[in-house]
Amino acid sequence: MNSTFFRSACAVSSGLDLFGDKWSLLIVRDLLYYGERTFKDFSTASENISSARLSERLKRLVAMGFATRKKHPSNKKVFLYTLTQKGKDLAPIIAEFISWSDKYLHDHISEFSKSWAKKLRNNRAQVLAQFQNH
Amino acid sequence: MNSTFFRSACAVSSGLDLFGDKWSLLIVRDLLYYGERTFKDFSTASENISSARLSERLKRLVAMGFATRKKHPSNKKVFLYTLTQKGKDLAPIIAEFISWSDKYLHDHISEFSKSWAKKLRNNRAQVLAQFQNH
DNA sequence: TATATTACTTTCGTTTTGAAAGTAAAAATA
DNA sequence: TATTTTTACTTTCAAAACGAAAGTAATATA
Repeated sequence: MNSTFFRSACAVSSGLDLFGDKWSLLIVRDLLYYGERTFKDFSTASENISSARLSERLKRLVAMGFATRKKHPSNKKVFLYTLTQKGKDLAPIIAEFISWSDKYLHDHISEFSKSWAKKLRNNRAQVLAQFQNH
Repeated sequence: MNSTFFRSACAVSSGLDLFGDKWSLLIVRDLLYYGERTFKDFSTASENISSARLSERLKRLVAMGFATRKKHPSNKKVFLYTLTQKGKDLAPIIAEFISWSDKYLHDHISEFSKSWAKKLRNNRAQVLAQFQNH
């Protein structure tokens, strides 16, 4: 992660350089919603990420310190991914995506998304605390 | 913008489908910081977007209703881009990018970014209101 | 009138991506 | 115990997206 990695010293562009692609924040989303996920869990999410891309993104997120990979306690072929504090701190970004989409894509998004948007509207601090406590 | 455009009904993934690329939020960023920008203004931002990509992204943002393009009052060859309400409502997302980067990329980001992060820490509501009032 | 500027478009080689198939090891099942 | 299934990947490859550079047309400036 040398300085040539970043396009500029801007906080916004640097964040985008790290996790501003179409998949990284969706992996983070699943980890915020569910706490722990396996490769297969991510694979079966409704966006249909290809296994090549998922494998690459998970490696990247772990390498960058957003997530950790550990062995499943009883099943030797399964790995459990969780967020580090650095990853959990992306929660407010995810939260604002949810709120924006609830306002502008209300006819398109799922009831599941809407229920999170509603919780955020009623008590943002509590939802963010819940994301932290996984 | 039919339903096949979106990967799923998730609020997060749908937001990413609309503006989750490396450039769209940087254009929004400049419009939030400065209110009005020309093609050249965007071109000379420190991230060095290519004119092909900039042209494409501006068209897209206007087509999707995030920004508007209007004639310069006195100079016929210049166009002024501004945010619509839909675009201004991306401000909280930008704000959270700034706050996250201030926490995790503090040694990398500019003083300009840090000053915005500080303002957000001290009075988030006021900064967001300022973004709205351009 | 000549030069420079602005807002693009076009071209093209490189990088990134998605879809599909393949693999190896462990787990579940017969 | 043998066979099948599952999990977590890797590999391949064609298509899409991208960046860099050059080109264009209209307007502004010297």
